[in-house]
Amino acid sequence: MSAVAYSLHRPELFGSLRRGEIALHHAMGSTRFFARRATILRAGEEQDLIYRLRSGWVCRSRMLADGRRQILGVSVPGDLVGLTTMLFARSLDSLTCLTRTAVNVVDQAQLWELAASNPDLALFLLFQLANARRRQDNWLVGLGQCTAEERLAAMLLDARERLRIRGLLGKGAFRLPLTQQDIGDYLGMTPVHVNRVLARLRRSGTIAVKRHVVLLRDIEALERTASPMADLWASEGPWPQ
Amino acid sequence: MSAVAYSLHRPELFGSLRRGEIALHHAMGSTRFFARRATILRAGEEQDLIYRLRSGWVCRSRMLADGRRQILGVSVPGDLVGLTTMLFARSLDSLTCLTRTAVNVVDQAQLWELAASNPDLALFLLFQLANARRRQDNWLVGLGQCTAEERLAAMLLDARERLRIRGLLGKGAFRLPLTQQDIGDYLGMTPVHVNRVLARLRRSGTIAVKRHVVLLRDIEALERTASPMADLWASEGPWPQ
DNA sequence: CGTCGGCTTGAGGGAAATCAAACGATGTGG
DNA sequence: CCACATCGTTTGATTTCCCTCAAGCCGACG
Repeated sequence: MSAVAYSLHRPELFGSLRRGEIALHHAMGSTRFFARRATILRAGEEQDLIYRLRSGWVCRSRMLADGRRQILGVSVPGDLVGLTTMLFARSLDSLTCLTRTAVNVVDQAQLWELAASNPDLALFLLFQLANARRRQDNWLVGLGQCTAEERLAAMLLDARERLRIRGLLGKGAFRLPLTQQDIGDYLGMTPVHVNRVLARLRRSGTIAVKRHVVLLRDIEALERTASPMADLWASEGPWPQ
Repeated sequence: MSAVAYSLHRPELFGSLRRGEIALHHAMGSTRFFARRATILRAGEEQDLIYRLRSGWVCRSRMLADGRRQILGVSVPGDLVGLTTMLFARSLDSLTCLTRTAVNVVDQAQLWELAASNPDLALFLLFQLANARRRQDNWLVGLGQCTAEERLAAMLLDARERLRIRGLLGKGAFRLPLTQQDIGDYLGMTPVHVNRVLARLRRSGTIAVKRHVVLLRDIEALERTASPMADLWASEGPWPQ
């Protein structure tokens, strides 16, 4: 798995990417805190800030006039959030905190300036966007072609893998701070149906869930179920771990 | 509508973007031709080329092991294709021609070189990626939350708008070179159901379709139907027209 | 102790899938 | 020029996955 993901990338860019990541790390400014369910950025609002998630989970979502909501992405600590505000002054999406959250902030104008003089940083930003796009492709496949069960299995494996990459995966269970409503809005199904699929997985002994803490008991079975979306949870970093 | 899309962007970048686009235009090299249904790039293959579509339509798709296929995007003349091969040596998607096609080619290494010394070009590439991402967000909303009818209406309006921006929209009808199978793979439904929804729209006098030529008779009605995905077909260019 | 947010479970309905067959164009070769 | 195969569309009958509506439950918290 890791080997496949590895060979996806252009090894000649590794060094540059790593330097770019470090440069960004140094550019990050003051820290801000948000409560659970707080909105970092409302859809349609102007915004000049780019965030880096230090702790907590955030989701990017879009609300329809009739109340339907689609969660477009979920971010875990270490992720860059709101990068597109460098190019679009207004966002069409909202950023909402799924948990209490701490973020580092940097102004987009300042980031432009840095990136202009630091090709490594520019490359890193480009890479972030390309990576986000690849992730979205995978979700498009899921939403367009996969059953509720396949999507749910894929989401669980994806969450696990992303936490693992960030070194946030304890041994065994991990915390997944999404309500079943959130999961539904993420995977394009009703919360009721999320519950039923979860119940099925629980009864079959594949997973155990309790108070937002998830234990994947039978990862093989999950991978078999989610196999149509296998690209999703393949390692996403440019470098092997 | 145009006003909304306009205010989305950062006006201070317009000049730079336009210069970047021109630079890219000049960088494009030789022309290649492909037949209908030809594969420009197979999933998993290594690739060092970036394409600019001169004429014809191309789609980017992903095939699942069991035969299901999701079309991730459709490109019309003028669009840049395969940009992510700059960052990922291998593509997970295939590029297939929906019609006879002519493309301009440029090597990714060469493009890197140019972009390194030309910030306008680099910005333009970044912008392309960000824009693609925004488009995908819209489709995610569609696939996750919208009914077959809403998605189909949105697709028709989107196709029209994109052709219009490129100056390829005659008055009245336009050619949409997707089979109902393709449309189904794009919108996440079966070709049979595509046919039924099309038939419904035809009977209600909203559209007329014949041999891949589409006439939108009642655009207002379509816009009402597709309103949950309204952001999609809003003008996507960085500059007003 | 009551209330509130989130989870669970049941009954019934509806949108879209599946299966199946016929039809219409287009092209091809005898 | 007609048989014939191919590709795409159209339509019908049936099934299934998921949604809707509704009610009860559980734990947290003031």
